[in-house]
Amino acid sequence: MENNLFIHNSLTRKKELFEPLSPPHVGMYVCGPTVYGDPHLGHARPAVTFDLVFRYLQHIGYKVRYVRNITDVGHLEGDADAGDDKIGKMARLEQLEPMEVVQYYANRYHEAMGMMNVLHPSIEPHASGHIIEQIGMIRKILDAGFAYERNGSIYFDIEKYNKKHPYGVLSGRKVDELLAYTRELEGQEEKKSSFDFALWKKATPEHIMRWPSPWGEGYPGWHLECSAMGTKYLGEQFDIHGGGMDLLFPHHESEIAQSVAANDKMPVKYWMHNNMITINGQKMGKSLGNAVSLEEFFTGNHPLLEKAYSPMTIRFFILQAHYRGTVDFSNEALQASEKGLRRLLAGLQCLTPLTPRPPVPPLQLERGPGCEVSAACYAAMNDDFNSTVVIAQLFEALRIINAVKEGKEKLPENDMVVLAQTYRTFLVDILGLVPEEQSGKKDEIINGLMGTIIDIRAEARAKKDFATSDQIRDKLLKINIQIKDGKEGASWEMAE
RNA sequence: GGUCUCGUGGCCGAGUGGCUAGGCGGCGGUCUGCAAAACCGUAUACAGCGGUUCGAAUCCGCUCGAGACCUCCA
Repeated sequence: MENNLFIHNSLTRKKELFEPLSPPHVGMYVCGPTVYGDPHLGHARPAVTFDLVFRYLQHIGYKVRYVRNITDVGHLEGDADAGDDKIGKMARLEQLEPMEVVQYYANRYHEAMGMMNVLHPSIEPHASGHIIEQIGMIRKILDAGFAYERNGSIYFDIEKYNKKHPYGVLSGRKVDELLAYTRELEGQEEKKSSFDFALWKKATPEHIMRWPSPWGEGYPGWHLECSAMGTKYLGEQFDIHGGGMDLLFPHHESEIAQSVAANDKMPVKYWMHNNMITINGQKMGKSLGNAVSLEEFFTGNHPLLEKAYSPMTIRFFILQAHYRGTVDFSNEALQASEKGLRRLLAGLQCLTPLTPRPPVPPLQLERGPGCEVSAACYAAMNDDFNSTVVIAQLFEALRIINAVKEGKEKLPENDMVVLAQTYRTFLVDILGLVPEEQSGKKDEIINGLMGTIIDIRAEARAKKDFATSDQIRDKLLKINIQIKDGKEGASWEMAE
């Protein structure tokens, strides 16, 4: 497959030409959510980012297997190895089965992602469903001599690993430096070194989520599920591994160590990391207490929000920044996105009447504004998925579309087809931006009623009875219905 | 302390050694009975200081400032 897609590889910190291990197939693994709380804006960012990657890779002809996990085994809350696991704690608090908690929040996550038009991954494995694979991987690591057992727990031996393979290749860390500045944490007395990490933890009597293993009852370590499930579904080596930047160390670093220890191979060719969403310049995070949930965005029910923002607005807001940069949340920025998006989507409506029918096949035309926009969009996407520049190009396309519509500009037929196709393809198929559902709001009865009201108002205006026409307009506006007077009569729209 | 990132016009945000980013807001206009919406046009910028260069906001150095990771985290 020919392309010149460049991807920024966190491993080398450079943009590299994308060459899959076995084209046309691409294997992509992305770290999914830990389902112990409502999805927030931070969850939306990697989901939308890698949805874009998924869509674009498919668009340029790759067959992509996209694996995104659900983390549903007890990861520890609080420092080190002490404390409860998150899901178990939630289960106890709410008197639920742990799997009930998991199911509930997984559903919530899926609902929110669906509203933002995030495609489902090809496989969505649960960590709890892959305990056997994780135990198998621990065995391989033990056999290779890179792990040790202490009181029913298994730890990864970083010092030993580091003698044979460099630990820290992804995050640029050195083991000596890690040693020099490691916090004193409790519950680490079992480990040889403070930065050794658990592959398997023995369950304390009160721990709810537990599975039998050759080393007794316990649960898998935090980093292991991704290594085990990635290997299972994508092989010992695969193309792309994605996730948030905050996972780079120690999570992804440890994944590399585990896979190299078990399989003696670097597991991933291209590592991709999306940046954080900040709020007042600070990272938004559940544990920092400044996360705004997606539900709160959709309803506007949060002190920081001036109004509700639709799922599509949030998607657009995320895509308006490049995935490797931070995005700062603010009402002003969100409202700017909302208005811009509305214009872009309105442009979609103009397209059909402008496009010749039956469509002229886009011949080998290389000139004209449509072709230029198309080339620029592909160039932007090929440059490490630069959705920001794609959007700028779409606004340029929109300007042309409006000019053509008003008869101010005329494009060759072929070029107009290219322009229309480019606009639709990039906006809808690749960026995944679609008009919001108006279902239930704009049904037949309402349309009929509104038609009648608009007719009456038109009559009043014809008679210059502006008192009546203004009254209609203003009263409707109070219930969020906006009358839009145009050259060919009035139309209406539900305001947000 | 270590590793790393960033500092662009009122706000959000691309990009680049010489050629318009874009959006929102502002301003001006078209349309309208008036307005809103829509559409068109337009101004304001590259943290500071020094260096490299014919030329730097873009490369290098320093200063100041912000942030991320080093502990669960998207």
